[in-house]
Amino acid sequence: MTGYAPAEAARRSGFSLDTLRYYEKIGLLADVTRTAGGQRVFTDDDLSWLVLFRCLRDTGMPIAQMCRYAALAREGEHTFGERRELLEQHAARVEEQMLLLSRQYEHLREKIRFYERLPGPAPETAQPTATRSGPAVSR
Amino acid sequence: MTGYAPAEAARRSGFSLDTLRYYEKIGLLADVTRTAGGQRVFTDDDLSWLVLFRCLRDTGMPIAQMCRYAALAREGEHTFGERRELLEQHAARVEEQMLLLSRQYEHLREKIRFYERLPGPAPETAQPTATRSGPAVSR
DNA sequence: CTCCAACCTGGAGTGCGCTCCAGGTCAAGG
DNA sequence: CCTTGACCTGGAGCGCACTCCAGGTTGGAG
Repeated sequence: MTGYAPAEAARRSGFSLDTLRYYEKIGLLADVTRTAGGQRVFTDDDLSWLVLFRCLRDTGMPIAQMCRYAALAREGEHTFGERRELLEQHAARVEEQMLLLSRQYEHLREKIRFYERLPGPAPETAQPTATRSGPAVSR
Repeated sequence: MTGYAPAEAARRSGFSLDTLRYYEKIGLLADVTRTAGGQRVFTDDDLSWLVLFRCLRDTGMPIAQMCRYAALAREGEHTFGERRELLEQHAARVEEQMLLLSRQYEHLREKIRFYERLPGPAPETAQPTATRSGPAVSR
């Protein structure tokens, strides 16, 4: 309803102006209204699309898939099932991603713990990696 | 000690052969030994570097930073402090990343819950987004 | 000794997701 | 009316991290 100028929409969505134009150009954001002079006016609806895109992007969905989702949504309610499936598959990938990330974060923390156990500089040959038993070389 | 052929190193590290060569070319992986004929032989030490690179890469560290870390490690023990700091700053970014990811994952789940509440197709105007009060348009 | 799969090099090409630019137009305040 | 900052378009360019290629070499099995 309200109508936001491009700069305002960018501020609210956290996307750059160029990105908003880009999203429209590739058909991700469709039917953005314009003033008589051709300048964009973003609605609350556009904004909530952008919020969704941010969610999907932040969770690593490729743009092509977002386009697919948006296209399905534009097609009407008969695509509910497909949309849901798309989101669920994505959610599953996100879960894997979170798992991997937290596992690797733990490795990272282990490595840091090694450095923390050094009061002053230690022998160059002392090292963690922890997966194997004996001491290894610094890396 | 053992010595792995390129294909075996690729298999064990999960990086492609091309990526291993690339990492060496840009100086991320240094001093990889060769046979008399010039073919690479990866050591356990190389392999454990690769394990580290995988950890850092999986957690989103840019290659330039990995290079920096590797260069510091090659310089000797007087860089312990700097290396530790580098890893700690990275760990902090990873924490933020995990937080963002889990928050956005929750949004995603909310969206999916909306689709789950539909036994059959529902009115086109029914929609979640949840941030605001009233019903919005399907997206 | 021969064969062939695995390896080598330098360099070009790819895919993604923007980002920047030139050259012009719009619209709100003074 | 004029100014000026925000906006417009099409298209080129960029940064990253690989990935692929052509054309040649190596080395272990048979």
